[in-house]
Amino acid sequence: MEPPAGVRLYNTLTRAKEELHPVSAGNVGMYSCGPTVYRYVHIGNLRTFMIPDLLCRTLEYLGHRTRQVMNITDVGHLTDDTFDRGEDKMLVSARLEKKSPEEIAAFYTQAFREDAATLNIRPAAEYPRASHYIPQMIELTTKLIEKGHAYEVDGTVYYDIASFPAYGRLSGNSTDKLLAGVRGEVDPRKRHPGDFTLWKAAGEHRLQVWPSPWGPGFPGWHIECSAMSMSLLGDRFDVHSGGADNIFPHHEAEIAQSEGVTGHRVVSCWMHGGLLLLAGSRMAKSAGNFFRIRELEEQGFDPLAFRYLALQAKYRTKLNFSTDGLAGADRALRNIREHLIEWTRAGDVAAGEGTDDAALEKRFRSAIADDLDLPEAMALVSELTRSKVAPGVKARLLRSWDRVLGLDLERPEPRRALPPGAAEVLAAREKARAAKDFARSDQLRDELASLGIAVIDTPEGQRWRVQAVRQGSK
RNA sequence: GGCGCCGUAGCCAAGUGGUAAGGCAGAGGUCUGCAAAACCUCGAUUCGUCGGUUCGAUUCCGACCGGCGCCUCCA
Repeated sequence: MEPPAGVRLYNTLTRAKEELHPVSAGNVGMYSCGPTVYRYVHIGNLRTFMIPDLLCRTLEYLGHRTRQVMNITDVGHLTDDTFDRGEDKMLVSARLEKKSPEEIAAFYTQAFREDAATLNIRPAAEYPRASHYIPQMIELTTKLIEKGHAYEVDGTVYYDIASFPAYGRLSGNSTDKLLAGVRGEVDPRKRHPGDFTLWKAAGEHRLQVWPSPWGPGFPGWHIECSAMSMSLLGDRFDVHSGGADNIFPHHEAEIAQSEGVTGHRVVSCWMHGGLLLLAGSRMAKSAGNFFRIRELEEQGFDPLAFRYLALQAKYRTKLNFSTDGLAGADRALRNIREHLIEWTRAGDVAAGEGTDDAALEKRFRSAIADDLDLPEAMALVSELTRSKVAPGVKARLLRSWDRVLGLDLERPEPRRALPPGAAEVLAAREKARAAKDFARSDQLRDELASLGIAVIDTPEGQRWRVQAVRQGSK
């Protein structure tokens, strides 16, 4: 094996692409902000979760080993949220019946893992849960107080951002201008309006409360990631990823916490994914303008079409989602699948013509190594398709690339059941065609179309496929 | 108000100081009994607007217009 190839990644902290130099050579440790498991994840969340997946796949393809940790936030959000549309009725009632936060978290964690798997996002090596790291969070908070980065008032501990000069570097904010005008009421106990909570004294209606040196309470919103990332990956690790909305305040706070305790740089590279937009606005749980991957599946889309769609855009830019766009990706994906089947069937791996494949492979590798340039990689897939490379070689190359793309191109197409009566119509049409009764044959084809069955005539006879039932147009 | 991102063909979306990837849609053709699928060919003299730098800018700088995001839980 050749040594691992260099990978360049865009670092939000420096706003530049940097060569990745793992703390432990050839072995990349990465931490990713995962879901808050009190609701379902939507496709915007999933797009962000694709980043560590694609990074792991890329690194492994290029000869590195990886260790991916993704946190599950199961603390702090279960007070009195309003219900989502489309939420499982059982869950609504479960909550109304005061089911435990643990039960809620377990349910949505499972749903998240299933949704991720549907998009062929490989599981992380570990999924630490915030609720299991309370002692570590208390420990970090204690150290921050000792080091003069935090102070306690009435059982609540605040981070003193004035004590950490680099605060604001990640997001470009400066502490003096921060929050100048927008905030409503400022907690009068804070020394600076931008100080954030490390530990919060428990209020009246809290479901989750833990004892602490400062009295009963629960951890602040940012400390969990400092605790879990350093507990599992050490106080120096390579990559931390999340959505662009996490840059401030979440990751800014995390840097202040982790570096405040250790006194040195903890994360080498901060990667942030662009948000998914729906009709020009951010897809968000709170706004209610989101799709679950299950919903798209129910509308008849191949869930991996969303993956295809996401791969066509740079992970860092916002992406305008529409079901029309998804339909295009769905079609393109199906097309590639059929190509692969044909090439495999053709099967000749004859060397002669396939001289371009080495060059294509090289370009593919350099594309993915360049800050995960999947749009370029996808363009190469098209170039490969149109190239003169021998079919067998095309098939081999595409299968190899799919280890990175994760489109599961060899997945057998799910056979949809024929609607009632359709089999008889198909049989009748076959007879009509045998008798060269084309008028009858065409009429039956129309009839099948109205049942949602597309019929294609081939030299080997008619082939049929149950069409996806799409909502809306067509 | 502060900070950050963006404005490229009908839609989605790459990209570069030297003259615009890719996908979907669309048009023509091959194939087909007819279709469909597939395959082949075609599309921005132009990259929000106006200036500036430059031999040359879509790419650099400035202004302006427009959109989005963060500053409150949020991928």
